[in-house]
Amino acid sequence: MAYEKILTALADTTRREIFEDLRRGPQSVSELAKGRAVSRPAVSQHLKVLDQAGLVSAEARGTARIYRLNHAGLAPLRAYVDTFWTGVLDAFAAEISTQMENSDASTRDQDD
Amino acid sequence: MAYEKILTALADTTRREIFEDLRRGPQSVSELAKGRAVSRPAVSQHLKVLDQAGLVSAEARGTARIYRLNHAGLAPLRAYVDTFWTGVLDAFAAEISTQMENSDASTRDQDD
DNA sequence: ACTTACAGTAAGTCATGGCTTACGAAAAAA
DNA sequence: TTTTTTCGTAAGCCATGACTTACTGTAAGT
Repeated sequence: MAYEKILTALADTTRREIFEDLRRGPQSVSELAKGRAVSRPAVSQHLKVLDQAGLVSAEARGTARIYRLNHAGLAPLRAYVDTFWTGVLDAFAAEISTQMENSDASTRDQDD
Repeated sequence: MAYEKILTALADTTRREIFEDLRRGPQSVSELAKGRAVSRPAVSQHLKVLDQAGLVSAEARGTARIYRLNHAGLAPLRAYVDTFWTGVLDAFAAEISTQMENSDASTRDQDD
């Protein structure tokens, strides 16, 4: 399952911050490591995980590697969440049905 | 941020399996630990994490505790993913614009 | 050719967290 | 009241993984 790698990739705070930093546009590894508390190799390792999860992609420019966000990489996670999300609608519909039944049999008190 | 706890909660495989098992309806801790490879206390600890992330809720019935899925607990994660997801639409719109400009200046060949 | 800049990998350290067994609490059953 | 069932928590163990400091490679500048 692809969403598994995405979840573990985004679970780490540092890695998620790097991922979010890429929203400001494509950046090199050094640029991403600039203001951060961790070292540049650590950023490289995080980018590797993000890449293998399909969340970012890299492009070589000279000796530098420009990383960019891959928005579509979130699709599996979104799909996974949605499989549960439909449950919200089902539960809501069931709740409505229950309330309608209760109001229908309005002679009895609720025994909740 | 609420989505952070949700991500770490769902990142673990065992915990995610328990979460998914609850789709079949509310179950007690013992029932959830039944066919699983880990011990019952381990399941309890996982349920605690899921509860603090807002993904499940518990209800006492006798000495047993019945856990149920809280679908709405996924809302923060869904919202978080959507903040990136709009980027997909933006990128798609930008791509369309680029293609329209290219077809507008149809005298030139594409240099991609 | 030599140096500089940039990045990935290797090796090792250390904290986090998932697991176990043991124990304590609370409600139902006897 | 004593026993049984069910569960949460404490304490400790151990694997995973996040981080560091090397180092290796590669492309560009001089």
